[in-house]
Amino acid sequence: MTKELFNKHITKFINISSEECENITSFFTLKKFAKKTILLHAGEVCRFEAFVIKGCLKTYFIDKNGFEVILTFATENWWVSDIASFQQEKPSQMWIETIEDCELLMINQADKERLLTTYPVLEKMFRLLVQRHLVTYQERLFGNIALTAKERYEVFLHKYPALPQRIPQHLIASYLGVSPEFLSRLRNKKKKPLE
Amino acid sequence: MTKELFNKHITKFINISSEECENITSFFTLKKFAKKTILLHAGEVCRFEAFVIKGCLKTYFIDKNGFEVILTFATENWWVSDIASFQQEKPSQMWIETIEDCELLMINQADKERLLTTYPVLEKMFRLLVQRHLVTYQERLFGNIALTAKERYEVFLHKYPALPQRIPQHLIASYLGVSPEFLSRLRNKKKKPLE
DNA sequence: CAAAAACATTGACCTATGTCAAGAAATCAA
DNA sequence: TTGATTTCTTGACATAGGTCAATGTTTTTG
Repeated sequence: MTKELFNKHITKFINISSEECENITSFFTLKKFAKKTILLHAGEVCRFEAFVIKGCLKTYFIDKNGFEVILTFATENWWVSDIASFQQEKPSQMWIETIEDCELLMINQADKERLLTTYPVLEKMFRLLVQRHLVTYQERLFGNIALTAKERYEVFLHKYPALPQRIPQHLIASYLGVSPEFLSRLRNKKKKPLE
Repeated sequence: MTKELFNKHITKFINISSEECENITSFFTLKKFAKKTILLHAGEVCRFEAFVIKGCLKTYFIDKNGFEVILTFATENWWVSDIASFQQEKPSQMWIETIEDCELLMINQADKERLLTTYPVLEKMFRLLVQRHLVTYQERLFGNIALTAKERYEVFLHKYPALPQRIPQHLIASYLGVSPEFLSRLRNKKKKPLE
């Protein structure tokens, strides 16, 4: 069954029986979304935390010229939400949108509270997830200051080896903080030595 | 007494009596450090979380050419630590160093656990602190991609109006991700219109 | 399946920011 | 107080990466 991915994910963080796992899953709702569906508009309060069963999403800000700046990609086994907006119920600055058709396990604020009351042991998992997230941003900030575009692209390929085959290249450019043209040139320069 | 800052800080996050507050404070140790003391070396496990009573610190990575890239400044009323290293007891990639003489309220892992067992209500405060931290990184990443150096400097001045008078300018340059020379030029261009 | 839309590539040129070097100013430490 | 450091400024020059425009390619959609 499709939710097994989720059980496996949970047991990576905490020790728990498979019945309990099933029960935890029942706090979530499985939802499907078509490609290019916007799940969160900047200005809205984020009402979900979602675990990606299938598909790929992006979270992004919009800059002063109306261009997307991609903060994160979320694929299978990742979580996606604007955590600060979700937990403090304040308007988000962020957009969340599917890049492919997606299946998500979603939970809202009230159910998450019930879940944590029922399984306090999950506090730890959510805490670790936030921390992991924080570390990711630290590393990206560092990379954006200390590395060249080429180096950042290599780090990206290493971290998300499957993504370039799944999503348009200009989204990767946005994530790396370079123009689509420049990323194209980088890739083509890289290939040359093979000829 | 100097720890009042801390009590005030805590009560901003949670509702708690002043005796309880005193007691919470007793889990921490007040320590003083001279300027330019390294409190955490990359490669070590971070053994503290510290609340800044007085002074200023920086957290930074070292790039491949041996240059600092400053991730955060911490001044009065801020916390400083490598949270991921502290909580998972794994080696840090980060350096933490005082920029001025400092007074810090520090706590180690064991005492933090005891503290949270005694005052579970503090979980919320620490959760909010991590989230706030996360949002800060999100915004900086966005800024570093979407804004010019000049704009980032203006954001910085707005966020830390008192810092330029306290710390050397090249540290600000490192935080902004520009060379010290370029920041100097930015500042001097800005002044011109006044003549 | 054809037309439209989205995406990628390439060239020409531009600009924000970096690097190096030298000197001036400020701060520190004995 | 006076060297010694550390920090800041300025000039000359270099470069990573951006912008715009044209064209080709792929994907989507009616």
